[in-house]
Amino acid sequence: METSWLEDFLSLVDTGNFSRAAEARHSTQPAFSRRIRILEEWVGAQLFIRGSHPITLTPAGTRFRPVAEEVLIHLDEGRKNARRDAENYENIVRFAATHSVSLNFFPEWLRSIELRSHIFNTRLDTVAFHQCIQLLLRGECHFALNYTHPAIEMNLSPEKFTGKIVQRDRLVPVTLSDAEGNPIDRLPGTEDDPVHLLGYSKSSVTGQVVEQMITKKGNSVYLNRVFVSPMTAVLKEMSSLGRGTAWLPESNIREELESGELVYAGTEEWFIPIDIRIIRSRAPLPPTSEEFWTLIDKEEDTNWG
Amino acid sequence: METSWLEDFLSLVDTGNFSRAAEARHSTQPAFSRRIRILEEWVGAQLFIRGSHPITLTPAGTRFRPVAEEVLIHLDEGRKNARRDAENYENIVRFAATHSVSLNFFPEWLRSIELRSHIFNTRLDTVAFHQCIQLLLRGECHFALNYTHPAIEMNLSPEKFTGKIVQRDRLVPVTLSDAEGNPIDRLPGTEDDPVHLLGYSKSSVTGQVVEQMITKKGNSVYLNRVFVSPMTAVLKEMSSLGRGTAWLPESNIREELESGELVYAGTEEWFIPIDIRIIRSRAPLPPTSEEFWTLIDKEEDTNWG
DNA sequence: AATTGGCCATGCAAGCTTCGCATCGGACAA
DNA sequence: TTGTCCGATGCGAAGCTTGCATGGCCAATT
Repeated sequence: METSWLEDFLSLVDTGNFSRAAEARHSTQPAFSRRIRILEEWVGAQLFIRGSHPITLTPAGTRFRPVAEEVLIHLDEGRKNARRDAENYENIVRFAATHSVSLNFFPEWLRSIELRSHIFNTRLDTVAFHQCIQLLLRGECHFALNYTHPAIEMNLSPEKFTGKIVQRDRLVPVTLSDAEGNPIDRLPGTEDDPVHLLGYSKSSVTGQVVEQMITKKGNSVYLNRVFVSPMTAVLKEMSSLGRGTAWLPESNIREELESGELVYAGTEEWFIPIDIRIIRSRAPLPPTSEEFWTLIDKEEDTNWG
Repeated sequence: METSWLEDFLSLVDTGNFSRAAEARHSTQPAFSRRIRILEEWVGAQLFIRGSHPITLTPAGTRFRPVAEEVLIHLDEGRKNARRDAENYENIVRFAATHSVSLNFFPEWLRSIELRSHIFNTRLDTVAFHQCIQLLLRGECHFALNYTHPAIEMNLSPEKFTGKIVQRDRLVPVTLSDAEGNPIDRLPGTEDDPVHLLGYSKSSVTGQVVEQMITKKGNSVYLNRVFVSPMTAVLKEMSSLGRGTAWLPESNIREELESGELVYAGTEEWFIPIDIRIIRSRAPLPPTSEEFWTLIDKEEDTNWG
């Protein structure tokens, strides 16, 4: 059943005349006549009494008329609503980021961008690193924000994806200080007094780079792995409670370092340069997301991987 | 917009898989895929996220889904109702008859037919003679019941219409009797004491045949036309009140003649043979009406005109 | 009574659409 | 890496719809 037949039907009801109705529907009378006939066959009942002038509805036609009207209106409204939803959906800039980035970086970063442009409708999915990449691959987010490090392979082909560094940072080992302001742990630790490590899960980027650093140091470092979490905030809290040493983003603990609440547990040789990178597909995104991209495109490092 | 696209849409929502949905819809995957695409273009929004398995709805698709369901259901119900109405309508045997026939003949006649068959759903339009013919010509009634007379031309082509006599009758001139039981009028009347004629309108069959009878008698009949009506019942009432003489269907005044309430105002030479005839189009009627026709087809005079 | 004009149905050829088949490219699993 | 599943697309064929021309019917007019 073609909805244009319903419009034909209503047009014929209004005009009471095949020729006029055909004209109103921008068709010829024979074609119009045939479409009415086909509609009647589809309904399974004669809808018009053809003998009379003007043409009138049969009881079946009278019954069918409001149905035709309602169906057309309902369809049109449904279509409009669907379009509106799609438009709204397209206007949302969708991000995926890990917990650390979501908490420590994203809010301030977004605000700084909006300050020099305008407010965006955004959505942030906070998930594990690999899920960020999955969402990106599936097009379910427009931008992924993650800590990256040259040693970390993301398996994203450079032909299809690109990215920029939006923040340079360092993971620094910190711990609580004792009464004299000395760290309770000091890298690399000793056999008798190993460093109490508050470590990241290995699935996270930070976890991998920290692990790589430790591996690089080989046997010259003494660790006691007392706690593991994927979340920076948890490790920071544990560290603040004196439970051990954690590699935390420097930008995230500036206050605690200044106030002396936390102190470095090692010298710069133990610092790990790490960046926050925004990644996108090279395929076109919705206009709003592309606009967002141009705003960050100007100023940041565009090197890849 | 083709409603089958909505069914395609819902099928794809259910299966989450183009190939399965295509199979369920008795189509091939490429054709099905194209139809979904066309529906999306018509709606003006992407309805499915194709990357995922199983395929999922976009916000627009989620919004559109109930609309598709409701429209299909509504259309189907409307169609069923229209069919039912048409069927009911077709089951009604539609008659058109003049006032006289409607009052004096139809009820008893219908009952006698139903007694040897079953009850019919009937509709009787009581209108003037020419309107009966019009309704018949336009197919707005199945059967016309009218007084007929060889002198009356109906302008119905015998190739398209046929009929039967269902009652033989006579128009007889009757009037009130005086105290001695003699008619107060006596045809042909005299110049000094003309018959008080209660006449039919000339548009009716009875009016025409009575007029023809009077014309045939020429100057040998003396009349005073005191009243005119198209309705037998009115003329009968006027006659019973002693207002004059009316030609009434004999079958209709049997009781009054027996009781002496009315008496003949003339001898048999003034009687006019007249029949009640049922007329139908030769074109097929709805089954119920054809059944009705076969019930009266068996026994009556089939001569035409 | 013949004619004219309005109206709807129908035959026919042309153009357009849709279909099915074959195939491609991508994603995922063994 | 290979095999498999999935959806998209190119292409020729079949089917459908359209517009034109025409026919039949009816009603109003001359």
